[in-house]
Amino acid sequence: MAGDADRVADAATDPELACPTSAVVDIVFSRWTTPILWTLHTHGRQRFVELERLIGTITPKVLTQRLRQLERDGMVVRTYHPEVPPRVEYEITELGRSLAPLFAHLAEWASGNLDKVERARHDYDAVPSR
Amino acid sequence: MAGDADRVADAATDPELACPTSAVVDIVFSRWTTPILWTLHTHGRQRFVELERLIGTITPKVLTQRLRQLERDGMVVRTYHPEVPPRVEYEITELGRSLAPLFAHLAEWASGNLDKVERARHDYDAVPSR
DNA sequence: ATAGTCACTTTCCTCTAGGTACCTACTATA
DNA sequence: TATAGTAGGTACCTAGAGGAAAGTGACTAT
Repeated sequence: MAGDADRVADAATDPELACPTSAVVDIVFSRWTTPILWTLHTHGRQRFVELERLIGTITPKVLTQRLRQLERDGMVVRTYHPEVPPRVEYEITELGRSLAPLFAHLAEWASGNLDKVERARHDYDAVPSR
Repeated sequence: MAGDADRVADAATDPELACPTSAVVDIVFSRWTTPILWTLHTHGRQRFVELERLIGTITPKVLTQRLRQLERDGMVVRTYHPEVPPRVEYEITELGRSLAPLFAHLAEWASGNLDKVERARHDYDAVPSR
């Protein structure tokens, strides 16, 4: 393990430690996780194929990968029913639900500021020198 | 452009539209943007090399790319001083600062729930069957 | 006998983000 | 003369993420 001196040095040089939100970003905002959590949050408990259909463009391989990761992180519970054909249900956990206000905050920022970003991009692109 | 019927169909099949936070996530939480914005927010106006040093592991090429993107999105202002050697300063904008409460919210969630994620991972990994 | 369902798994392939290393112009300094 | 400092640009390369498509196993319905 690293000593205190090392951890201080890390905090000065490691971007993960320099920004206190990096760890959360990796967990919550890695690719496909927001659509999955959002779908599970709004539509409730869902089967694999239902999730696939609701999200639309995700492939089964990637959906499995993301669900496993979310399960490991405690955001999602997987329930396997050994029937034929097999039935698996995914549900968002309490921990996953605790992200809801954060998502709402995000959506709120978006509704108020997304057009400003759009305008900034338009203005930037309007300058021919770049 | 697409009619209403098409937009409804899109909302059902396109993950970007299925989840109202996807657009913001792409803008705010793409790789390296949080450390950059965080550094600019806490340390104030900075020169290129200073940013490079503060963030630590980022390469100049990627730092340039991210800064250009953030500038285009209106999160950062670039001020070029045609001196020798050249001097360029980057500063966070009002729009960029408006993300601060969001980041604080994120950090707050992290401080209360990151250990739960850690525990969930530990428990998951403790089961030998996978 | 064949097809279909579900929840994946596996193989193969592509694409791109990101890293390394070198280049630019200009001046002050040793 | 040579080197350092500044803010990048550019060419090349690699690893890994992610997509497409087919396979799997166990059973059911036709």
